[in-house]
Amino acid sequence: MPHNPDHPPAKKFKPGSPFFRLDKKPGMLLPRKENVSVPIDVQRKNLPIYQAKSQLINQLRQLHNAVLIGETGSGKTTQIPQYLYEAGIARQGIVAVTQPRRVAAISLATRVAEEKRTQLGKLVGYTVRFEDVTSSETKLKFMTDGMLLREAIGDPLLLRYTVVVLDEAHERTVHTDVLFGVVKAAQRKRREQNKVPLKVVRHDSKSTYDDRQDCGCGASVRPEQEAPASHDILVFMTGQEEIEALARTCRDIAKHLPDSCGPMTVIPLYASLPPAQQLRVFQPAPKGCRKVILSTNIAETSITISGIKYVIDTGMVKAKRFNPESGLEVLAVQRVSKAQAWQRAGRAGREDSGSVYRLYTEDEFDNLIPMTVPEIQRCNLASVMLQLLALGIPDVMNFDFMSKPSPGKQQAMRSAVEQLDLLGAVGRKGEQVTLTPLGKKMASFPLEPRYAKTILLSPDFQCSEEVLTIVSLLSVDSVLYNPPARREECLAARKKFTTSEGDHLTLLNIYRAFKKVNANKEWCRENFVNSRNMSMVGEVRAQLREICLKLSMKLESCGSDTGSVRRCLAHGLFVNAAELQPDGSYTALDTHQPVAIHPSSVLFQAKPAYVVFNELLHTSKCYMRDLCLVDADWLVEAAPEYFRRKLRPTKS
DNA sequence: GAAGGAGAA
Repeated sequence: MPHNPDHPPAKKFKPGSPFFRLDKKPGMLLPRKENVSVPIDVQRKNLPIYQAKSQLINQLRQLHNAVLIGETGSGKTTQIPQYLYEAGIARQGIVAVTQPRRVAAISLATRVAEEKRTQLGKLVGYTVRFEDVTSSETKLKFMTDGMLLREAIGDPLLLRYTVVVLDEAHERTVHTDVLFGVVKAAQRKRREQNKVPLKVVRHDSKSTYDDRQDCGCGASVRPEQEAPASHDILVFMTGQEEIEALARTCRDIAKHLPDSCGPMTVIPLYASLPPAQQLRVFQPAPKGCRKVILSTNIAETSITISGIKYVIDTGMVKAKRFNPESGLEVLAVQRVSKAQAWQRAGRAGREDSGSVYRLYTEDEFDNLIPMTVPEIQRCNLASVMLQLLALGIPDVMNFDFMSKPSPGKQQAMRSAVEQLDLLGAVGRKGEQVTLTPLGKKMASFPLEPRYAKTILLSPDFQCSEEVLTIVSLLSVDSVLYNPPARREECLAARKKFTTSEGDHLTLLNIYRAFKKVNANKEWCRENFVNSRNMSMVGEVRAQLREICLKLSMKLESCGSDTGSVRRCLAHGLFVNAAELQPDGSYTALDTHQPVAIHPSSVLFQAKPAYVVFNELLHTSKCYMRDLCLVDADWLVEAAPEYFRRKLRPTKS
């Protein structure tokens, strides 16, 4: 049992911390009052971090590395870069502040520029993909961690920067994890070469809820009946299907609520929802009406909704896992970590008091793993390894990753190198792994290695323009909407574009049609096409095309000769090939494991003899997603040695 | 025989 709530430990809330306990009722939180009418420099001085300013500056002057622990709202992300600048610590270069998300980088830069009373892009700027709002004057630069990683390929010593601040490091995204090693290596090399030193500041966030495990374990209360109607509820669930099902149930219930309850509106929230529907979560419910938001983990960090009084946490999350032996990524429902449970709890009562109801017992809570497994231990490392090699890291197998290399990770790294080897991106000199000229070209694309390879192969098949389009379509979020309520309509609309050649060419047809109507929004709505993601395809395509031109590739269109596109895909994706079996099932040629066609594929009801696919997804079955019909001969010509071992003798 | 957690370059 946690401490006796009647005698809370004395240490808990420092003055100025964003929350202090309102009373002894479990889970009650009260925030600092924000006053928008207060002038900006007074607001800055009111931040908790301000009291420590001179001490922080002194420390930062002396230290090469610093870890800063502060609570949400302490002002560390906006103030530290300014302190560094004001103290002249960053005089010889730029202060980079990295963020895992684009919106965060942009909004922080906007805020700091406001505080500095300068135009965004002058002293304070930001860089995210497709958007560079900086100039030669920029000294404080907010950027996505992925962007700094890209920059590091051209400048491994990060010589433009004197300080790198890695914010939200506790989220442990792949990019931040890799950046840690890269920045440390740059720091060391700069010291060795007597260059201007590089400071590294890592921001971490401190949970204010450490000692509150007594709050709300086991949901016995029905907030929807007992609380005032203005109190909104946020429910954390695992996925779209589950959310839509519960939304229907809730709406039914809402029709038959007793008068004492008042009406409620149910709003689903997940990433693949059209933007207009996502925005609904921010609209206040009509007066006297309760807002109930059913959300995936998107509301844990990416979307912050104000006015949430209650959080209901199912304790489950859908997340990727990686099996290094099969090289298979598995999307599976699993328990959240304690850190995640607290993060969810913290989404309630951001402006006022709030509570969390956990749909699991205190015992179950105690048995949760303390921290979420870092993403880098849950994904395919092929792309990461290629990047490290391109950065000129001498010994990639022993790269200084944030987490200690576990046996599992060693295996994951080996299988990643094997994949790169099959793609011709790496060679080996004894124990050392080296990048081939092809691998170097592949690394210059912001893409999964196999897609980069496919693009690089495309000139051989005179279909680069088509392959550029297809790869761009595959590297953004889905351009297709599939609203469950309008399934029939949706299928009918899509029929116009489907081809028995598979999903890649179906997508190409949709893109061509989209271009033909000049990106008409009405056309998008009628055809269940996500116009925002479709526009993104255009931007990605332009970026990839630019890289091709820099590599002096000859870019041609094959027009209606779609066979050459499929042949090119067969050559690029030959590792992901599957063969129809006499019993009508499919077997992956690489691992010989049984696989099935995903129901979202246009080939779902077809029985092609050979296909290549983009990815395997293990949910209820091991599904192939995004399939392309290919000839067995093409696979053999793509990798004769490889397929001599893999193909069934009777077929070839 | 029937389904896609969230990010990012």
